[in-house]
Amino acid sequence: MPTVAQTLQERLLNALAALELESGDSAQVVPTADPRNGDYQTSVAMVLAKARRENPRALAGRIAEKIDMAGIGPAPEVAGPGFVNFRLEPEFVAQKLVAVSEDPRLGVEKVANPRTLIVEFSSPNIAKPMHVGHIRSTILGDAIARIARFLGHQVVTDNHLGDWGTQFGKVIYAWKHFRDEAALEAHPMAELVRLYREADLQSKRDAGVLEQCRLELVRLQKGDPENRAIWERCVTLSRREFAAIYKLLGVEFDEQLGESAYDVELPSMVERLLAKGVAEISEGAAVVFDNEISETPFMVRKSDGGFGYATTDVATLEYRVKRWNPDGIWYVVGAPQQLHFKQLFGVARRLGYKVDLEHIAFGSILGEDRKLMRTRSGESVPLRELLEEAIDRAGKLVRDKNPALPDDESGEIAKIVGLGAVKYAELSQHRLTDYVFSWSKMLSFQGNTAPYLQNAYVRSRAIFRRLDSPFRPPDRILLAEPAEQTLGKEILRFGEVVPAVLDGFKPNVLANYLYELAAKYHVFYEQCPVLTAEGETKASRLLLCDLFSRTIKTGLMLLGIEVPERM
RNA sequence: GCGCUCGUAGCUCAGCUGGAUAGAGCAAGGGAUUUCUAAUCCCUGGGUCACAGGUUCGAGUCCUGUCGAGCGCGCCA
Repeated sequence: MPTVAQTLQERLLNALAALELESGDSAQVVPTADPRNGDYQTSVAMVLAKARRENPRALAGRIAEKIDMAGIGPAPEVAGPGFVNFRLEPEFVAQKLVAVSEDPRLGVEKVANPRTLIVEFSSPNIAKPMHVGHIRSTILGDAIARIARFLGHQVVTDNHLGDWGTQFGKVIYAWKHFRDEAALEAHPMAELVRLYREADLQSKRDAGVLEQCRLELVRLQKGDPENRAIWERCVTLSRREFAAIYKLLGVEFDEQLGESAYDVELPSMVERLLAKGVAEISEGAAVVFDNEISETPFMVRKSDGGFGYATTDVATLEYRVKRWNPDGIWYVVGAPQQLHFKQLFGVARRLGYKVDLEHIAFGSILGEDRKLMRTRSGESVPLRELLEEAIDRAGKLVRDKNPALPDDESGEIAKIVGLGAVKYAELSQHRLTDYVFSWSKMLSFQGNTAPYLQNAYVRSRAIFRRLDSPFRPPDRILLAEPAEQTLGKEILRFGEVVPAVLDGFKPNVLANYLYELAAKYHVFYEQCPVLTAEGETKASRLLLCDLFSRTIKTGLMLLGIEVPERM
């Protein structure tokens, strides 16, 4: 089913062809910013007039005259410096809504050419706590993967676990010297974290400890059985902890291949890079130079013979290409690593890989003091505690506002609202801006927040619970009130917005749309009573409510956010 | 020093790849409710889009420079 913008563009292109005007890709039809200028507009006349040295308004007039608006709306108007403005007649909107209502995809078409895409995100480090720093990657990556999949792409999500890094030198050293087996049984993650911190602290004070940590790492990477056994136990314990968090968040992965999965490939891969002349030896290390990117080398083998994550990332890329032959590999990793990814992609190009590589970068989470978010004691905030606090705070709100709800239901709602608030706070913001974490803002029922959107959904569902007989979508509807028409047109935009999210990887485009949609529903809700209406008016309003609830539920689902039926 | 990402209302942020008089929420003030969940809606005030040039019919958006912030720059990830 074509979107409204596509339908209008088709009519526009026909008109341009009839006038023998070459428009290239300038014949874009977009929604207007201001309803006074109609519903959709195109600036194609101004673009063409420039190239042809014609008067833009006159050309716009000739184009507008040629556009066949039969069944859509009145003749387009020429306005301002040469815009062509389109208005949709209520009957067209009504017919389109009935059609969308019969479509389980709500007017979102699948892409014509599905691609195979690897999306790497979350990527926490084993034996280190998952903290707020990981939440953006997890939530953003999950949303992008969901949307890509919904659009028909073949998506493989991969949690690239940091299970082979230098932190293991410290963990193993501490394991051997300060392990408390009882604590490990009772609170495995807390004990692992304590061990890491202990070794980290001591190695900062004592260079000898640091050296011993390094040696433990070398032993592990050379296959020492004792260290290997310790490592395996750490991995098992950490993965169990991560799995609990992912389950709470509703995030699933197709693969969870850690860095260690590529370890055996590293030595030969570096030799190959050297043989091809991509890498060279410098100061005893194997490095790749690309001065067009940076003077900083990309180090694929340290002078002590060890390998860092740069090497692993090249090997991972090769593995993915071999195994899935993907069209794209998307890395959802923080903005500070931009140089690393530029260099990695540069190496991939020099190795001849044609796959579309994208670093989907994002900014940091700040505390209300505008500095990196920390606990009172200056450490990063453990993710689990943060999520539990979100659920806790949401629970208090729900019980406060709706004390009549049974306990188990209000607990379930608290989870949906609390987690939704955290996720939505991330996703409603442009991914590159550092954002300020604020409980009161994300849990507010006013403004661009998850609870506001969830409440709009709940209000729409409440109507159906009060219906005497089951709702049957009508074959035709009538949109008489301005609030009905405004809401209807906004619902129709869903099919335009969802695909646009992948254009620049901006889930906030979808989030902002859903906010506008909810706001328009609220206006409709205030102005147009449903249950007390009669006949065709009632049927039309019920259809709007039904479509609204399905659209906002689907939209939030694409962001990884659930909706409650009551709250 | 070099590089990356930014700088929009008092605060937190949008701004749909260059379009019309730059928009929301919070905060401030005023109004609407015997409710389909007021957990909402409506109205009012609030701006040199950091600054200076340039590109063009048109710049918050693109290019150059300046100032300011955050981050990154060989053996951490």
